Amino acid sequence: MSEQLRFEQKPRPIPAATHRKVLEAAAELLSGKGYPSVTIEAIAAKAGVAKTTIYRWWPSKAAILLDLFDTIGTEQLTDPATGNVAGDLKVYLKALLGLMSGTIPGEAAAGMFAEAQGDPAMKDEVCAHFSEFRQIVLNQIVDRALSSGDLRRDVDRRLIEDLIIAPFWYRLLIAHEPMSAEECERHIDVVLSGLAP
Amino acid sequence: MSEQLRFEQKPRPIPAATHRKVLEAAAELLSGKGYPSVTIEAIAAKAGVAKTTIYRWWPSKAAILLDLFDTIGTEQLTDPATGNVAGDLKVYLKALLGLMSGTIPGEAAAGMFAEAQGDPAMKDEVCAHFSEFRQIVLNQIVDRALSSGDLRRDVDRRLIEDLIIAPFWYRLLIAHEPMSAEECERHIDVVLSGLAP
Amino acid sequence: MSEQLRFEQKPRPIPAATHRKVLEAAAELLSGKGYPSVTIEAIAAKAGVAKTTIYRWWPSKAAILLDLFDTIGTEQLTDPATGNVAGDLKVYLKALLGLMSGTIPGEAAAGMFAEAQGDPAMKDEVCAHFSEFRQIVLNQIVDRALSSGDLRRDVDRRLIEDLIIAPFWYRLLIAHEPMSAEECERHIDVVLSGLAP
Amino acid sequence: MSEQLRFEQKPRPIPAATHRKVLEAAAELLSGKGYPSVTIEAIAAKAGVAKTTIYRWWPSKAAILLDLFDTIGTEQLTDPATGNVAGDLKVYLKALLGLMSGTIPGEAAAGMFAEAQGDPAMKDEVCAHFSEFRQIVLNQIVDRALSSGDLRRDVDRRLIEDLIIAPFWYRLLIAHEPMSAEECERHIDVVLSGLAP
DNA sequence: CTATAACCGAGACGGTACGTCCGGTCTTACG
DNA sequence: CGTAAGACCGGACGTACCGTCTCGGTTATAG
Repeated sequence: MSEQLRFEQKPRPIPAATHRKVLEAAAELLSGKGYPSVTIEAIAAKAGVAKTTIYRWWPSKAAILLDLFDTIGTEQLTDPATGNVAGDLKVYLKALLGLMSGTIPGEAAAGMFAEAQGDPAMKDEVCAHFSEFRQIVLNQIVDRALSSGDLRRDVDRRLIEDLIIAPFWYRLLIAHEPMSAEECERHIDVVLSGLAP
Repeated sequence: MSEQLRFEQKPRPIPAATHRKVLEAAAELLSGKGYPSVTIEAIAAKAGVAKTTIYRWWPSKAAILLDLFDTIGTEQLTDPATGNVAGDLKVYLKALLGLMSGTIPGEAAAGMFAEAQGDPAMKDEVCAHFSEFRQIVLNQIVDRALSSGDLRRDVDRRLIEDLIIAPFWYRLLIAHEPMSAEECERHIDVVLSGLAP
Repeated sequence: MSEQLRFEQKPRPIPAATHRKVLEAAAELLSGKGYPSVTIEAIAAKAGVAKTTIYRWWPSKAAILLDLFDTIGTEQLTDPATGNVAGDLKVYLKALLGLMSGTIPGEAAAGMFAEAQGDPAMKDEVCAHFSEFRQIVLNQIVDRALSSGDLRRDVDRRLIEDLIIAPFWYRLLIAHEPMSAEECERHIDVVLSGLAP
Repeated sequence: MSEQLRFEQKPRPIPAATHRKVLEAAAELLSGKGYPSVTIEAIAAKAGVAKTTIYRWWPSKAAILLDLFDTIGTEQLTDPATGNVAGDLKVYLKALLGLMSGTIPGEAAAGMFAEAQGDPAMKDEVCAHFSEFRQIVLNQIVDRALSSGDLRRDVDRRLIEDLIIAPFWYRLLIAHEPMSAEECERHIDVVLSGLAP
């Protein structure tokens, strides 16, 4: 009875061809006619794949976008590790900006976000991914800064990270006036000047 | 008697009864079965109003929520004017928190936000309303702080306001882990400590 | 000058201007975009008249068409009275053909007819008008033919008239392949050859 | 008669269950609350079928009625082939009368007819079906009569058939005073007396 | 020479049905 | 078998007209 559990640890090997076709179709639709045109039906049609197949591997439309998002995002965000907190954060933020400025991930992010409303399960999953996005690299940078003494240690870590990253997402997703590269830099400068020990 | 010059076309106001019935229905649905249950059909049914009537006065579902949002919001957010920047901001932020914690405006905000994606016109309108929300009171507080010398004047005003307000919305709408009242206070403290002259 | 409006026993004198504007609008719509575009709303808009006004004077859309139909029709169908049955009938039928070939009355007739289905009251009214159309002149011709001995008297009068007129309407309204003028003539010839004493 | 070419023809046949449910629902509505109550929505509801399903298989409401009409009609109108023209025609006409006197096909015919106005495509289709109705059996009878010498050969075939069938439809659909069985017989007698060689 | 009533335009209203779109499930047939 | 193709139910969409119903504003008699 327990031997089954061993094999269920990795229950989902999405066939590579299907995976690729679906994500490509979603990407094309996103960059083509924008988020509202991204429907499961359209994706299935464009990918030359049956709706059934999509539902088999992805629980919802947002899951596809999430997948797409990850695929694109993870390979472009790395820890600069320049040895300088301000520099690291600026590089990181501008990389994120560059990433999100492209139609595909920008649309995908906004769409995912919208989709997540009203569906608690989806909400959690989306949040987790977003957090990961924020954390993987940001955490490392903040970690270094804290241990090297470049950041105040009397401030909650979460609060620090929010101060750094929140304005970015706020401007991008809520105010719909994304920060410019210059604003990113100034933003980091101001935040760090306030968080210096 | 001179002819009436009808060059000025002032659009008719929404009849009070209709306006009230529709917003009430929307509010009930929001607080009842949540955002996904808020459809124009459901609103029309619950309000005892024809769908056509709704479409006559509101261009979209989001417009209704926007309307609801304004109606509820504007009467609850006032300038504390305690004479103390930190105090003012804390009161303001906690008032906003209190307002957004209620199911109705919270759901409405998230829903509006989601709805705004993909429709540029709606996006602009939603942004404008959100900005107003942020600005009307926040601006006054920041104004006073700047003129009284409680805030650095070498930092872009927009950046200041974003630092104050972005984490709030980010936590509420994107991270879906709204700030607590304590976090609001600490947040203001940290931001102000960094923005003090 | 005062006795002009003395007789108010008939409560409905449709104001001439309104009457004209409405019928003209209906006619324009009929000949323009065809029967389906003839809606009360469209008529009202085109006539520059309030819907209320139309409903005040006409009980239904079909009533308007009926009115239009009468206005056009009655002035164009007269008894030829050439002294020859066949000639009379041919002239009559071809006059009717000419009348119905114009887009306006043709569309109106078909529309009226369609409209009459399902509404018994309307059905009766439409039938009455159609019958009148058929009878006023046709009756006179058949009367003369019967009394002059040009038609068999052992056949039911209704049957005779149906044989003459039914194929015309059938071809026009049901088969939608209206008789040509030549077919009208041949038709009369054949019918009369069978109905000669 | 018409053979289904399953190997060459792409369009799938309507699934039998769907077909049956929809036609039955339409028939019930027709015989129940009359033609005006026959809406696509009502049919869908009564049949327990989605509107989309109906639109998938039938282009319009009239198409459904046409279908219903055919289904009912074709199985009840057969060539009597008594060897006698007059007899054949009388049987045929009275069968048609019987068929059309039932609420369902009567209402359906009138409704279809009304519906066909204004939509040229539908008009053609309706006409084709009506013609078929008229022709399949009527043609055979007239054929026999012509070859056996029971009918004049100097008269256009179309004219002959119109003389036979037009009064029937005219009385039924236009005058709304359907022929009685006796009138059918007398009508045939008169027509044949005029068309005898 | 008003007043009063009929009539008008404008158009909002509750409704019904339309035809379309998409979501998510279930079925069929092929490879 | 898995998978493509796609039919299916359901629900919401936004639109078109329906026929009813206030609204003011204008004539145009009737007092």
